[in-house]
Amino acid sequence: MKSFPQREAYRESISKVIRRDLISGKYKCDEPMREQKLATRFGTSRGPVRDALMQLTQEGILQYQANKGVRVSSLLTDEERNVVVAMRLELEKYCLNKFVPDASEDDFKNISILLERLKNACEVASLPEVAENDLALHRYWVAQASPHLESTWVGLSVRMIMKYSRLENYKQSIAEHSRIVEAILNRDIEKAIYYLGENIL
Amino acid sequence: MKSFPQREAYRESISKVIRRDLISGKYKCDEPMREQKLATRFGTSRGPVRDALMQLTQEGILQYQANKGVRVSSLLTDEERNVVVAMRLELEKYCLNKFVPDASEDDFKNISILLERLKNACEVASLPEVAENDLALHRYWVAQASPHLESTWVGLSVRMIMKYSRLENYKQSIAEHSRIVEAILNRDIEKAIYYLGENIL
DNA sequence: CATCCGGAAATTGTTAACAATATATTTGAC
DNA sequence: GTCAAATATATTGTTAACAATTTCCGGATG
Repeated sequence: MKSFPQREAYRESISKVIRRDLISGKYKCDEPMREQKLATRFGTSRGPVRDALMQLTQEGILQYQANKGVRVSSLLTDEERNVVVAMRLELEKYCLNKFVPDASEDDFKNISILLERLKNACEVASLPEVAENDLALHRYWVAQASPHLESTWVGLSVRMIMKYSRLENYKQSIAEHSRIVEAILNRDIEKAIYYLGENIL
Repeated sequence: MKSFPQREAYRESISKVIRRDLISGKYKCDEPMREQKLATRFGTSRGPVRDALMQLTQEGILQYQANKGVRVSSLLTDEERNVVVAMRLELEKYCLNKFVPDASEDDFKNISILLERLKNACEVASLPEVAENDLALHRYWVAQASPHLESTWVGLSVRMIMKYSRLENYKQSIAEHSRIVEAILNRDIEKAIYYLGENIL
């Protein structure tokens, strides 16, 4: 009786790994992603790989051309990034507003765990892990507040991070997120949103 | 020497038809979409259909469950819709700001054509056609100003329309879009954005 | 030397068959 | 008759083979 990822796995787990590689700059811009190569790497056929690539394309970090496959998408311009930041902030503010009042003790516990993981990643100073845990924390309240908008949020936040990542200032990242989480635990929406605004930019 | 849709077609054209069906309410909420049924309908195998369904899932109008396929996603709540409206407006404002000053004569011609098509659809009072042409018009300046953000925009606007469509007021739709286009043709950014704000809500 | 043309190799697109899972139906015990 | 287990059907997940397209490379030609 396997419990959670009932068997979904493939599509999602492959795209997770590739996304991570992209964030950590493993692929150059415009570099083509070969299906067969990835398939052998993940020990599957091309089918699930295609699924994953398509998903990442829809998120905007890969770019698709008919009969030519997908390449690493060019980065957002500064202006585009500002727009994305504004959209993500709009979305996440709504989620915090909705999440904080209704959050259960379990939610608090989970958030604390996620924050702890982020701190650890920062200590180790591993950029991809920091990115992953940073997003995982934010994602928690987004998913709780609005499953409808979760995939929209993923697209925005991943592209934000790809552009230039403030994440490299690990100390600051810890401080910022600690403040946000603390405000949430106190059910202080105002403060939580204020600190969120300082974090997302 | 086939010119444009080099052969891409399948994935994109299938999703276009299904999207249209969804907008026009052909499927009930939560109704499952069967791959084989769609495949025979479109005269292909399940592969391309799966691609299309996945794309629509990423856009948020379909919902995926492992080993159970996709169903029509439940509608946004009023609050969620407001957030989506704000995000789309943010995005489209940026695009107009960028598009209007640089627009060429060809752009003006294309926009005029798209507006004309929208008017015709409104005359005929065919909701799915109005929706399609409405989106096509807006999409034009989004695509011109920021190809990077086009897919993000599609996701937002389609879900906006699915919720409740003001489109049914055909007269008003014509008036609103005529004002926007006129402002664009005069390169009057301020006005264009102002009227855009009256249209997207 | 540049360039254009073909063929070979690599890559993506599509399909049908098979495997795994979920759903519906029947069967049997009580 | 009801419920639960067993079976059958339907549906999704994966794979490998094949088709179509692009890319690469060498050679003929000017």
